[in-house]
Amino acid sequence: MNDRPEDAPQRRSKGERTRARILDSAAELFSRTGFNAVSLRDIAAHAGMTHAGLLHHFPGKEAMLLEVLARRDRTDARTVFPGIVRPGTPARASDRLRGLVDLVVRNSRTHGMVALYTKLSAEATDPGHPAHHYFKERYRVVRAELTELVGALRAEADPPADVEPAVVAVQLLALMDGLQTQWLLEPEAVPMEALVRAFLAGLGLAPDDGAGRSPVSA
Amino acid sequence: MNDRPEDAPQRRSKGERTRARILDSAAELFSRTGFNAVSLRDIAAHAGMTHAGLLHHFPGKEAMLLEVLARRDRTDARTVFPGIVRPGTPARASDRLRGLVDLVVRNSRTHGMVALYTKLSAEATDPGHPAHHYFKERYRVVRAELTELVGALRAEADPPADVEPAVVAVQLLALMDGLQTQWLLEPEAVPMEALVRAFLAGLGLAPDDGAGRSPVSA
DNA sequence: GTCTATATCGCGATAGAC
DNA sequence: GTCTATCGCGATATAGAC
Repeated sequence: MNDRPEDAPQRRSKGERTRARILDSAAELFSRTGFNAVSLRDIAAHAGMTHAGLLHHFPGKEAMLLEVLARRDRTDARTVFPGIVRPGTPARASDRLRGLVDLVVRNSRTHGMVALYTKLSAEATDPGHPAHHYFKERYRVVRAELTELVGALRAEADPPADVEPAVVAVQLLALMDGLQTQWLLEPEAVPMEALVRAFLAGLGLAPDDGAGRSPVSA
Repeated sequence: MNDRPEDAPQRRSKGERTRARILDSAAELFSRTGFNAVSLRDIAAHAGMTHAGLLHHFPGKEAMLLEVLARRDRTDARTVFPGIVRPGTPARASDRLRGLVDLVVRNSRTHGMVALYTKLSAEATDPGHPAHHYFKERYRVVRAELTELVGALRAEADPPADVEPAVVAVQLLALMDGLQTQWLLEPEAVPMEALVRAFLAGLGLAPDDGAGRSPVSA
């Protein structure tokens, strides 16, 4: 999934480095075919071990999935929703909106991460899926954060935008998810960044940077 | 998946009835956990047979999946995209838009059908998935049909709507898909019909019926 | 900390009786 | 048209050597 390992492995014990390597492999393979279709042997082979070696570091397959998800969110949420990671951190609404668009751009370059979340969020709608509660809570939090963001944007906008924050939040989140499915099937047909920008612009909420020069570094 | 069997089983040979019963069971189970996680033995037990009995009617698991999908589309596409089923059939754009909203309403009542497509479309983004080409083509066709529909609506609208049909088509399809994922996780938080109507209204493309009395019979 | 070896299970698919 | 029986495979998981 990741184009590069998640956490720098230098200053860690051997066990921690091995754990990280295993999670990298699991994330990579889950992103290809989802959770159910990946075996411990697949992950072990990708990480250069046997499946028995894996189970020395993790109690089972489910535990690995949940760690993969938690690690990814820890890394990714910082940009758009600093409130999740460091509550109380101030950030201008327009900056956060630009961060959101940057996230879309970054997603367009990391097929694996998009595939991971698309497949797992769909699988996890099943109440019996190990990640069901994780995704339910994740969507709740993201909707709340987006609602707050849209509310702040509405106040900053000139002219003031006539939008209902909670409605736009659900729609925007749904739009981004749905675009990802189509983009995975046929990337050329779905320019995600432009389509998200067009949606925001239609509401009078366009980010205040140039459409072409959005920095991906964020 | 279906709250009721797909085709009325009365006037059919025993073989055809058995086939239909098997497909009902397969659809039901695929809608719960996707394709990969369901076994032939699961389907057989649900249909009241052994897995060997299944394989008298279908050459394999893949063939069953593709038949489930094709049967569902055959039934469902008629309402919104008569062009798919009977090319050349004329239908006013506003009627087709109402048909689309009715489809959203009907989906809100059939959890299983929504779960089936949400899980399978996500799984099928994997190029190696048996339904990959099916979904790729399906999205192409639906995007084209929606583009045509939005174009026709733009012409009929009063005042004329300022929208780009191809852009709105991708966005609308993505919105509906994304809403379904959130709705499956937490139905109360996602009133799909209202959110789709709000999106259309924002573009000046609202369907011309009352918001509350949309008939589901379509 | 990672290995080999093994136990136990369920899979998709086939062959052949009835 | 459906069954039982069986094949070959790969799954998760455990035990114990090194």
